Amino acid sequence: MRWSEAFIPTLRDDPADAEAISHKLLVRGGYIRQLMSGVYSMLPLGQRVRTKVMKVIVEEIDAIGGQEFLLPQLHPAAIWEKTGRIESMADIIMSFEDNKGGTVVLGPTHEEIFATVGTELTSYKQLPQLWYHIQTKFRDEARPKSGLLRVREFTMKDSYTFDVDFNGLDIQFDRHFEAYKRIFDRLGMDVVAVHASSGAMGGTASIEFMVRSDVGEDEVAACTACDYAANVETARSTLAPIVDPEDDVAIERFDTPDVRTIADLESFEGGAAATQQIKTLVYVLDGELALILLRGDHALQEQKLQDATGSIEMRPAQPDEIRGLLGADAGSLGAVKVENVTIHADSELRGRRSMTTGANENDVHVRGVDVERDIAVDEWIDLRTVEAGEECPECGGLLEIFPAIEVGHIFKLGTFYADKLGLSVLDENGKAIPIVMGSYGIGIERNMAASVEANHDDAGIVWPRDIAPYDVVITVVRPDDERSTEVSTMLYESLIADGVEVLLDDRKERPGVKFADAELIGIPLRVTIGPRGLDNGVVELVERKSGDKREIAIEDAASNVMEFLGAT
RNA sequence: CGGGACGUGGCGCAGCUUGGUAGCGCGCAUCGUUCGGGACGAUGAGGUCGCCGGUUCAAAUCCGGCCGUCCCGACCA
Repeated sequence: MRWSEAFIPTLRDDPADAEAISHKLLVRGGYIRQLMSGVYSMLPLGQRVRTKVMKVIVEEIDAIGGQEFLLPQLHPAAIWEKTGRIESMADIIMSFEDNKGGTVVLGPTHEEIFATVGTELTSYKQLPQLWYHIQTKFRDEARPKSGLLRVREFTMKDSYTFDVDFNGLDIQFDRHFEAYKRIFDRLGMDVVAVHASSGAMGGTASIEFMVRSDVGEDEVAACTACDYAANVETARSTLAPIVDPEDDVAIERFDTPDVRTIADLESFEGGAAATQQIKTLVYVLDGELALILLRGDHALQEQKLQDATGSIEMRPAQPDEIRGLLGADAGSLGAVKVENVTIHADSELRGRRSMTTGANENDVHVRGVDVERDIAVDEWIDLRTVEAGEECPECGGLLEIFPAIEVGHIFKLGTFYADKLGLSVLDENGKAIPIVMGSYGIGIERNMAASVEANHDDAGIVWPRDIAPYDVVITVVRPDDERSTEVSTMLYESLIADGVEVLLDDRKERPGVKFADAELIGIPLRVTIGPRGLDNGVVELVERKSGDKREIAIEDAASNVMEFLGAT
């Protein structure tokens, strides 16, 4: 492509509405333009990168036996009703009424639809299967942000596996795990695989692939000593045991005027350290009030609560609901002797005694609480959010917590969809068995952006070879110089003949503008051709990533470019 | 959904407090001089000031409503 004929609208200034680096650079580099909140147009450069990201993914998924499909974006609402996800995903599902009055869902993902095709599977002999497609998804995110990182319309590669049993699923899951690692490596990103919550996917296990980044929306807890890593939504840690006094103390009420918080009670005369307090929260789980108990200094991890209870709708209770249930306001709540409501307690409270908590009467607390003796706990579960600096549950090392971008997510779905949509095959004995499914997603545009977040410098983007929009840019310093034009045209045509994707910067611009643009858009290799070098019979090769420059004899230019592209 | 900010040529912004019919930088066009790191000079094109309504002799500016965009939070496979 000749730059003089290309549409590459680069910008000198950062766009006013961009915050994330990838957002700024992709807009400034002429890759994307916003149409509305969370919806972007791919310009030619952007589309070239997008295509290459998809190519990398297709290669790696095909390599583990994937078969490419293309399923529709328009779905009948009825299918989504069958799995109940029209409810559980209601806040992000986009839908409309067609001319016949039927509700049409714009697909936010494709488990239901692949499963529907999968109903044609009838025999165990047909399994396993690995199906995938690359298709547009629509999700009405409450708050799109950071350019391509969080949008409402995007492309996703999603694959689905079908197996006769969980053993088969494990194999396909592991293959995806390895394929995904290869994909992210080729996209130029260091990923950490973390255990995650399966959320609304209805699955049994899932792994997220995370790239450390300040603009990431997820938080990862990772051990600095071993390879334990988990989304904070599921992360565990080991705490130093607390030894409570052995003697049996009785419960004792005491007045605590104006004490409303854990901190208040800590500093209150006759109060208690946060570690000696019980924090009592009231939640509404699928319409039912429930008490949540944690140690005073611990924070509730809502995702853990949701996962452990299997509830779909979850929210903190309103003040009037709390008063109706316990007869006091938040700040004076406790679970001692409370009945007729489910009590979920964090495991760290188990066996604790001499604890202090609210008395369910404003301005009154009780001390001397023996958790197991005095509270009718229904369920002991892990509910707390881990903190940086705590001990790794695997090796005892230190945990750190950092923000990260979720670039991929793989799920063991199990038989959820088989049960809901009737997927089964006959086994060797002629007996119907449910098909065990897995699903595996990678967001294309998010990965483009995440790659930029991971691969840039002050001058602009530094694309990894596999997804750069062009392999090499030939910068013609003086397009009005006859020799320069001659040599650059020759090299341009020779490289094209060899299958190299080359951008020839033949614009009538000053050299500084051309250099700056080449660096902004991030082409891995630049060949600079100008009278100064040609006088000495050389052209200059500049590697974008390192900035390393080499002078090469004119006649060796093409072979050196080929070598660079083949080698590094 | 709660809180905050913003909306003025293609891009980035000023003007609004103290109403008088729009300006700067970049970019763009033409010409000339330049030319290995974002040149200079000259001339020029380009704007329903987000939309609707109100106040006023007069509204980018004041008032009301709406829409849109961004940021923080909530939410989020």
